[in-house]
Amino acid sequence: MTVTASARPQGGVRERKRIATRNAIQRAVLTLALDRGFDGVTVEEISHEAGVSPRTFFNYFPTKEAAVIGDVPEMPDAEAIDRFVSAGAGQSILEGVRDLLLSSVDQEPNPDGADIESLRRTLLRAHPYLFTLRMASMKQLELELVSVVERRLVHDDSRVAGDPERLHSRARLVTYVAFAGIRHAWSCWAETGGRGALADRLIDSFTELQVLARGEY
Amino acid sequence: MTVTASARPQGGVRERKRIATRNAIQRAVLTLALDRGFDGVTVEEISHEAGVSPRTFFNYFPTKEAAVIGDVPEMPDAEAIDRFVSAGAGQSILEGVRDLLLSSVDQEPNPDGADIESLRRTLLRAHPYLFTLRMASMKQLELELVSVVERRLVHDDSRVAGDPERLHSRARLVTYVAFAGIRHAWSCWAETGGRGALADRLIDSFTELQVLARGEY
DNA sequence: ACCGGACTTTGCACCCACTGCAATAATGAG
DNA sequence: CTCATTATTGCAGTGGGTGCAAAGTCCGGT
Repeated sequence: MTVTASARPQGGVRERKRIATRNAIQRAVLTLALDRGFDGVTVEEISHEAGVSPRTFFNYFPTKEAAVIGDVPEMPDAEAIDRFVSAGAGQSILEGVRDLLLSSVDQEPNPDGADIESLRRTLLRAHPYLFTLRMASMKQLELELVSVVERRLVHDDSRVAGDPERLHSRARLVTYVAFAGIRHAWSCWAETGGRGALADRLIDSFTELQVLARGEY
Repeated sequence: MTVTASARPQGGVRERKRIATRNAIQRAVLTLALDRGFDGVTVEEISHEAGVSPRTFFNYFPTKEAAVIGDVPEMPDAEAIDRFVSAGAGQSILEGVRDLLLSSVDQEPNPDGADIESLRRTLLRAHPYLFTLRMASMKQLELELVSVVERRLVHDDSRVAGDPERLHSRARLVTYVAFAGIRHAWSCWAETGGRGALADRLIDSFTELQVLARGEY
């Protein structure tokens, strides 16, 4: 392997190499896709550019798409979830979801990965299809969020538990609207070239959501 | 070809055969995917089941996915769009979008296709991934809707045209929320086994959206 | 410094999705 | 019935993706 890992990441050689390779592959696929288009690039070219064999590419990413999509936010820890569930009806539920998602978005430090984030932002902005793919790959998070929102709704007003179908329906609607907020935040963030943090955009989008909800436009 | 077309559809033999084949392929892919899973079925099997060659399969659908996803709603005609754009600020914008989308959803008659619709509903309900794929394939409609919503916002209050970036941001948010409504409507519709029309679910979901917006839960 | 077990990389053979092309068959208009 | 149009198919080829086993790398213990 010809990967010059700046030795920042802690851990053994293995760990460091693994991260470096992962970054190299993402850098390669994003760079190549940016000037030839996603379909104009083969895994063979990507692997070559990243300095690994095609077979190794698939040890790191299950599909070519996965490499451009990158890591997707995960559900925050149980503590943050409990805080959300038991915040009480005083807090608007969308506000609660927003704060919950903020902890999801903040993770993923990845030193040496700033350029990757930027490349990805540019690419996904230019190709709506890839952007929707990324959103689609958050389906897991979405499903988990639905059940957390259900818990919250029951906590706020235990009567709703009496009608599970309606409860589920509401939880899903809240979740879908929240995801509309995420999509919006990401779009804005990409459009302004990554000015400020994604977290700030998320706050803006949810605020705007409240404005829309109040029917002010 | 061994397709027994009940001769309902008008038009020449060609047209009828084409529709029959298209239906046969969809029926085949949906049926097979329902008991072996989407990945457990090959195009060869699907084509055989539908009574066509594998090559012909790809004359009807660009990908295996496209066959399960089926036709996706399109933007309604210019007349309906104009009605939406110039409805005036008296009508809430989400209500307007809802009505606009109702005309999109109502099309697609496809006689002989009732069973296909039902199979598809069952399959997509069981496989969230396929459902998100279907939503993702509506990206085109979504993009068009954004620009229509922009026109509406300008029509309602021409001052917003002075800040194009903000205008675009708002239009996108409205559109994303509307799509949250569509997703919700579709989920509910699939979950109740297709009871009632999808259009009715859409109305329900948008009503619920207003309730959520008013912060009533 | 060396050894042996654990993990990684790679090549190879293979399956399947998908495409362009050219031959053949079905349709429809006059 | 004829011929232009359009649909179907086979074939050969590209590229994504996987299982397996061989070879290479890392790391902890001695």
